[in-house]
Amino acid sequence: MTAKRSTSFDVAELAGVSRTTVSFVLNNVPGMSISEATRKKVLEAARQLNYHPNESGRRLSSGKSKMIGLVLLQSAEQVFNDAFLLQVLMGVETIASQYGFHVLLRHIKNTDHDEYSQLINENHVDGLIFSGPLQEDPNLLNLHQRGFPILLMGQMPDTGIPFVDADVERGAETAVAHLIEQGHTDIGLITNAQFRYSTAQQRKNGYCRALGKANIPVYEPFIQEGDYTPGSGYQAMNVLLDSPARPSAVFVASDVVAIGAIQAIKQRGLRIPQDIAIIGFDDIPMAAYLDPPLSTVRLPAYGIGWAAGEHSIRQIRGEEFKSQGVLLDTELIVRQSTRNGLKTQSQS
Amino acid sequence: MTAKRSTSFDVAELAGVSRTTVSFVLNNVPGMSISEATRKKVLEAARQLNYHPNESGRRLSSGKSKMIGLVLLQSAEQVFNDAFLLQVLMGVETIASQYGFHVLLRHIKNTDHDEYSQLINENHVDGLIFSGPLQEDPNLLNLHQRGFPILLMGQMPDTGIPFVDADVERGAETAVAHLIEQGHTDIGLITNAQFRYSTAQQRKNGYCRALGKANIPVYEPFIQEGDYTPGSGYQAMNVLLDSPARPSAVFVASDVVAIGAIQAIKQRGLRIPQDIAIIGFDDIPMAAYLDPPLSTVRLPAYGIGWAAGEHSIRQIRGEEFKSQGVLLDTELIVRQSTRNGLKTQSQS
DNA sequence: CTGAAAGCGCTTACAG
DNA sequence: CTGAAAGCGCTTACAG
Repeated sequence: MTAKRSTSFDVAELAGVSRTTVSFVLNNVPGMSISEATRKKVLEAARQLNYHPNESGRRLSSGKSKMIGLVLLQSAEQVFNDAFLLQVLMGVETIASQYGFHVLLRHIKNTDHDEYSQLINENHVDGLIFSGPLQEDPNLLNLHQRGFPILLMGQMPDTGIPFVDADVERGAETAVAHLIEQGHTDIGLITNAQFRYSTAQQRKNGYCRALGKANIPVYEPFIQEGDYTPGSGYQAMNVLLDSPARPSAVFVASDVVAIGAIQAIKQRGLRIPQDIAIIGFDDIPMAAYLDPPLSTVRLPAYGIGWAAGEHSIRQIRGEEFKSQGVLLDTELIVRQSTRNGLKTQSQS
Repeated sequence: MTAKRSTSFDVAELAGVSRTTVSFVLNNVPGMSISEATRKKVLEAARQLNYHPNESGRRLSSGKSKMIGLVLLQSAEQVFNDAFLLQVLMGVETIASQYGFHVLLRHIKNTDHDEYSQLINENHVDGLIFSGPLQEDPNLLNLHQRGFPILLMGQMPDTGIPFVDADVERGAETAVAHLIEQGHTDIGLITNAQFRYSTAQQRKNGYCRALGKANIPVYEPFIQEGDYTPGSGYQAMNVLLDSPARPSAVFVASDVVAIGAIQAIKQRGLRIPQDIAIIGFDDIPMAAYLDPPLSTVRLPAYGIGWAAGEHSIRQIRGEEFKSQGVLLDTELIVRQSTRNGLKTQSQS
C-alpha cells in the first residue's frame, strides 16, 4: 500500500521525544503526568504522519489480543434457521467494540477437533463465547478448568461454567399460564427440540410448573417432541389432533415449529384460536405476520449477545462474578392466535 | 493460564536445533529440504511441549494478519430483518477458515467516522468485505484507490471496486417472466427498497426487461416503492388495489415486503392466486410456510458469502482478476401463490 | 517530567 | 542441510 506506514519511531522523531513518551501520550497511560506541551507535540506529530499504532506490535508486547472469539456450535442447518443468532451477534459486537474489543467469528462443524483450544493457544483471542447446543464437551470443560475465560450462551448444568441465557423456563411458564387464563385446561406441548437438549427440558419444566400452579395434572400424551423444523411441528400437531382427547390449546415451544403446527390445524379445517389456540416461543420477526398473528414469548436475543459480550470482557479482565450465570427476562407477546373472542383476520 | 506457554525457543532447545529450523519445519517452508531426522525431532518436541506458535509474533514478523474483516453497513433494523446475512456470514467464514483465515465481524453504524480505515491502518485485517446498502462513500473509494484489498457484496457502479453479487436483475426478470407465462399482462411491481438503492433499481430493470420482451408496455402507476418492511408492502399493495386499473399479478421484490402485501390482499377478501398472483424475492425460510406458500426467487446467500471470501483472499494474495465482478445465479421457486389452477391450502 | 533499553515470539534474508 | 542474527512495532519496568 503506497508509502510505508509510519511507526511510533517516526512520531517520536518528528515530535522530538522518545517512543516511550509517544506510547504514554497516545495510550493515555494513567499516572504519567506528561507536560501539556509535550502531549501537544506528540498528538500533532501523530496526526501529521497519519500514525496508527500497529496492532500486531501492540499485541505482541502486551500479550493481549483484544479479541473475543464467538464460536457457533450449531449445525449449518440450525444456523440457517436461527433468526436470533444475527441479533445475538450484533449484541456481542456492539458491546465489544465499545470496550475496544473485536469479535472473531468462528463456526465449528466438528467438536472433536478441539479447534477452540487452538484459538486460545495461538493467542488469537483473549476469551471465548460459545453459542449453540451445548452437549457434554470435555474440551469446553477443560478450557474452563484451565482457567481460560469462556462463557456460554445457554447452559451446561453442573459444570460451573459461567453463562448468559434467557430465563426460558419462566418464559414457558408464562406462555402456558396465559393459555390457562384464557380458560384452557387441556393444553398440549410441542417442544422446540429433542429432550436430550436442556433447552427443551427447560421449556417442559415451565409448562409443568404452570399446570401445577393451576392444579392441572400433566397428561403425558399431550407432550410431543419437535426438532426445530416446521415439519416436526406439522407431524407433532397431527399426533395431537388424532389423539382421542384433543387439547384445546397448544404451547409450541418454537415459532418455527409452530408454523408447521398451524399448517396441520388449518388443513383439518380447524380455526385458530376458536378451535385450538396456539402460542409459540421466540417471537421470530415473522410471527406477527402469520395467519393468524402468533402469540409467543419474545427472547431477548440482542440482550443475550450484549450481556455475553460484557461478561466475557469482565472475565478477561479478571473481575470476579457474584453469580455463575445471568438469566434475562422474556416477554409475553399476545396476538390473535390465543386471544379468544377477538376476531382473527378475514380469510380469503 | 497455568504454566507459561512454550515458545519456538523451547522447541528448538528440546529438539537440539535452531529456531530457524523449527520455523521451517512447522511452516513447511517449501524449498527448504530438512533432513527427515531433524524434522521428526522438531515435530516430536513441539508435540511434547504442546507448542502452538503465538499468532501475535507471527503477525508482527510476517506483517500479515490472516484476518478478513467483514463489515456490515446496514442499520441495526435492517440487520435484524435480513434473513440472509447469517448465511452469508457462514459462507465467508467457511471458505476463510479453509484458507487459514479468520473472520473479524464489524457492524458499523456511522459511515462518517471511517472506522474501516482504522481496521486497515492498525493492521488488524489483510482485507475487507463490505455488506450492506452501498451509497456513495468516499472512504470506500479511497481505500480502493490506495490499493487496499476491498470487496463488495453488492455493487457500486462506476467505481471499479470488485464485487460479488447475485444476478438480481436476471432474477427479477425470471420472476416476471413466470407471471407472464401464467397469462398475466397487468403486472405490478413493489420494490424491496427505495429507488435510490441500486438494489431496487436492478429489480425494476429486470421487471421492465421481462415486460419488454413480452411487448407489454410499462405502466408507471403499477410501480410502487417498498422499504424492506411488511408494513411498506401492505401500504403499497393497498395503493395498487385502489387504483382503477388493478393488476392481476404483482412482483414484490422482497419476501418480507410481500408478507405485508399478502395481508392487504386477504383483508379485502381477495384470493391468492386466483384474484391476484404474488411472487416474492429472496426465498426467506418462511416463504414456504406462508399462506399460500409464496413463489419467489432464491438468492444464493451462502454462495455469495463463499465467493466473497474467496475473492477477498485472492485479492489479498495479489492475484489478478479477469473481471471486476462476479454475478451468481438466482433460482425461480414456484409455489402456490402464482400457480393458477392449483388449489391453495384450505382456509379456516 | 522524560528517555535508553530490554523484551514480546515469531520470520527470514544471509552465511556457511 | 542448518544456524546466528536482525528485525517486525509496540510496551514497560527501570533510571534519572
